[in-house]
Amino acid sequence: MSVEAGQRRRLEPDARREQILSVAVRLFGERGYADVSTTDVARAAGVARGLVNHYFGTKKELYLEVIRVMLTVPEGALTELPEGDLPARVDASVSWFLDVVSRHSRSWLAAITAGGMAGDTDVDRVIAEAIDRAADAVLQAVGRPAPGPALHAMARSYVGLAVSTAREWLQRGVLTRDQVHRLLAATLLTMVEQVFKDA
Amino acid sequence: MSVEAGQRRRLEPDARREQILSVAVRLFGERGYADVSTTDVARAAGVARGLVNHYFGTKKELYLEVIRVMLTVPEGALTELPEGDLPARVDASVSWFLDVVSRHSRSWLAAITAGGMAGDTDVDRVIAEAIDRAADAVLQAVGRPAPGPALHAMARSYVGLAVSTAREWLQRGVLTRDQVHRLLAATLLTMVEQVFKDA
DNA sequence: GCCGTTGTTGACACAGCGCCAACAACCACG
DNA sequence: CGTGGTTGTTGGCGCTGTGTCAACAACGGC
Repeated sequence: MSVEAGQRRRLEPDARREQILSVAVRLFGERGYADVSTTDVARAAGVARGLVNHYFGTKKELYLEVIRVMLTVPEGALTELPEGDLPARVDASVSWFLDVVSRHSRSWLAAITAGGMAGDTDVDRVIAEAIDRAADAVLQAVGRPAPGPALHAMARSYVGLAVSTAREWLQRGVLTRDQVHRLLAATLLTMVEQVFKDA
Repeated sequence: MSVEAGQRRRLEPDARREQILSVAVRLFGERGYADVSTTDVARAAGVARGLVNHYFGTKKELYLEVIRVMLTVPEGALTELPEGDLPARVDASVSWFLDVVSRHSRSWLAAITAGGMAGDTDVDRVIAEAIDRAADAVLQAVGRPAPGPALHAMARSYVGLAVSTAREWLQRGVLTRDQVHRLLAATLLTMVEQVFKDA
């Protein structure tokens, strides 16, 4: 390990910032917001505590960066627009979602569940943006590229279902991936065919 | 107002505890966990801060009591088991749920969204229990009184959908009650008829 | 080699929490 | 009506964690 309490080293601002951020992502990923002190982050990064504040200002601002990283999903895969009829597209979308979530399950689920503090305005905004992106992906996958506000809201609701269902699978381990898949596919199909026309 | 900084009064332990708790419920309901200090609670209750610790031990323990209160729903209405075919029962259940949520929308939604701190073990447990009760109500309403673990998990997932959809209605105001009702009714019907058999 | 730039440190001040001994309001009892 | 005991209540102490800032030192240019 490179934890060697060696001499003080001087790094480029971007590099140091990146290093501290990655350490913070790891710590906040395994423990909650209140259980991780800026001293913990500093020590784990082999750095003085004041430096954390120098780069990120406030603990909350650091945390905002952390959940932004956690909620950032490999966007490349999102561009794969499946062809075929509606059930086929729904099926492909659900598979894609489950792949993404299971890949970095711990960090993504932890962050999307507000991983430490909800009720805070800024944190809620970052999470809401991530849900918006997921909702956009859903709407695009089922062929509603330019939805109205109501339709978008319904898509966000569906994302809420997807999150809570994924949690039963990945965190509680009481549902299998197949069960989750069928649940999400069936409900999405119903929503598209029966509910979206209300918007 | 009765904020009169009068002489120190001596109250029965239960009464004092109840008074502090109600003040705490109000404060935590309008602001987040970190934004409310025990000093705020004490001052709003016209009491020394030490007394808060005396009755509730820890700020977190106080907060646990608060969200327990917030998540406690008038249980009487839950016993009304609607008769009729499945679509009718589903419809009645959704109406009941929307009534309950809209009645004390702010506190209930605030609490169920982890209203201040998630990731904490104890808080999560209390919220999980509330979701379990809601899931039980759903299963009972659709005529599955004694479900297995998987079925219960699916019901919890549906509660997640109900919560996120209610939030689009009550907090964001972008969906109407009718739209929410149709969305929740249609998806619940699909889940019961097509998905629950997998469990 | 020296010097300026600037990444980095350590300490100071302050807020919030848990704890506890002293205080005083209230209730028996004489 | 006094008086003493019970116990609800207070104020302050120590601790932890955070934000800020002046001083320090590593690195690159001259």
